[in-house]
Amino acid sequence: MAQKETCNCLHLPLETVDNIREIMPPEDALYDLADFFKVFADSTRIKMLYTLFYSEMCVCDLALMLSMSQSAISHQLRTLKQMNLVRNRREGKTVFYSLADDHIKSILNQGMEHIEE
Amino acid sequence: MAQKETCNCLHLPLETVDNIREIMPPEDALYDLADFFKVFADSTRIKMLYTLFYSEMCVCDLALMLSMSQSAISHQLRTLKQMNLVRNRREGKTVFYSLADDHIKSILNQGMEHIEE
DNA sequence: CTTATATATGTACGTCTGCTCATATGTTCA
DNA sequence: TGAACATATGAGCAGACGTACATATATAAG
Repeated sequence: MAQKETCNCLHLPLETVDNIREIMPPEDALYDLADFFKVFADSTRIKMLYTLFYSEMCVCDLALMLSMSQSAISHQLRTLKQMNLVRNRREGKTVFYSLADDHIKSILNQGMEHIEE
Repeated sequence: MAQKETCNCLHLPLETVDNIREIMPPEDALYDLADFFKVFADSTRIKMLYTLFYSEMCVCDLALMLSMSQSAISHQLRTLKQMNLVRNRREGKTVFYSLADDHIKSILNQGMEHIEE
């Protein structure tokens, strides 16, 4: 698609190109990785995760906590669930959501470290 | 905006609400954090970062390496630079880009760990 | 100064995203 | 069964995003 539009400088030795192609994860993994980080790329979802650090919580409590509509929260919880970041359990009419994973906190913390520089 | 639309269940004791509000980072930080993760939320940029793990590289080499147009790569490098993920140095006509930080590798690795489950 | 090369940037456009609004589903209680 | 409540979901829209295309800037060489 682009080869002809690019320059000719090629400072890379050809073996380097091969080396990098070996290090590079497969295409599928790269897409999945991007999708994974997409979940953290929205402040509403980040707030939801921080809130769930404290304890499990039902949909309406999250909505009240973040001053957002029940529908918006529910849609976002769906996203978080599809990425396996939250679990849920039903108790009568109420559905409680909780964090599915401990990676989450450390990933957010590492992000914070980078921000605070 | 939403209070009236939400339910009345409030399983949260009010002191819990206060506790969470204390734990929650300030609004600005949450936005910055989301913006930070947005950088990782695109497979092109992830490929660029993986490539730069190997060594510094000029714009056209990155374009060739990833089979993308010089313009697209240049725009993305701008994004990466604004988020302080890459540095650059000029050498004649050529501009070399390199990773600005070691957090980056560990953040991508942690993301990968979560994916591979 | 002119030309060639490497990079940067402005504009435009199709696509994706997050929210709202309306409505459906699921559960409890009378 | 029907009303009330909690949650889920579909459609639609405004704004953000990634890329292509055209063009500007910067450096080197002649």
